[in-house]
Amino acid sequence: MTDKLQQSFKALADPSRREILLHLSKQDMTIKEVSEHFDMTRAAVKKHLTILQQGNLISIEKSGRERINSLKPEGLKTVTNWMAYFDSFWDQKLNNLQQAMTNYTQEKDQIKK
Amino acid sequence: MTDKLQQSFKALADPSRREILLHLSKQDMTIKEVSEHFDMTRAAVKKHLTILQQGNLISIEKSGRERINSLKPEGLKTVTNWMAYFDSFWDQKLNNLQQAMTNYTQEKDQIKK
DNA sequence: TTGACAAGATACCAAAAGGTATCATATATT
DNA sequence: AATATATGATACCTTTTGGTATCTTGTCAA
Repeated sequence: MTDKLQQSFKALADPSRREILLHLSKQDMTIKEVSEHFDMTRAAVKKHLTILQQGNLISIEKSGRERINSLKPEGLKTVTNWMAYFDSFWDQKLNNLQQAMTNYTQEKDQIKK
Repeated sequence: MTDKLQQSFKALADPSRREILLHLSKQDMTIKEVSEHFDMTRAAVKKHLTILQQGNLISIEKSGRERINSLKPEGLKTVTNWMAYFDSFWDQKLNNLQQAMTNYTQEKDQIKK
């Protein structure tokens, strides 16, 4: 089994799956209910739901003959954490930009003298 | 051409490509330099770099006979923005949890009376 | 208990993804 | 000018992915 991070990223890489997450953000739904929002078979939707579950983005719990799918934060948190590594990088980029602008300003001042 | 969001998510969905981003966060690199960090052909690495570029995660600029690959914020910002939609959802979840705890506390208080 | 109905399980298929090998082109270097 | 080097461009191969069709199982309801 590949690691959690990979499964979360993989789960998010498909537009149908991201759309499912949007639907589930409004209300929990059975597999059939999710399917009704898409132009594909229930079996295909179920596959997507399984992948979302493996990516820790939803939980699926049994209730009678139904399966209730509901959103779950863990997966998104995992990818957010990974992306946070780059925060300092972007900051650095912004600092460089600001530095460049400062230099430019000073240069102009010197010309004025 | 699929939309920007999809291309960014797609680009991030491969572990090699995420690793490339980590390398580029330390320094800009030519295609050959990136390749040296991986156990695959230069051609394969180039494909990954192209996909990263399409996902707005890096920029590739020509310099003589070389191509300098450097990190670029736009792509990550795009996915961050998408994920931000769910912030309120997680807040809601936390509120529900807090509400449940409050009720529980009140219940205990009533029992005490 | 006997149909409906929701979901599980497989088998199968076409397209996309990740990779290699190979040849061509552009730019340095001597 | 001739050679080495960095990259571009294709063709090709295997595995994964997204999807369907079909059959079985579990559960609700009359």
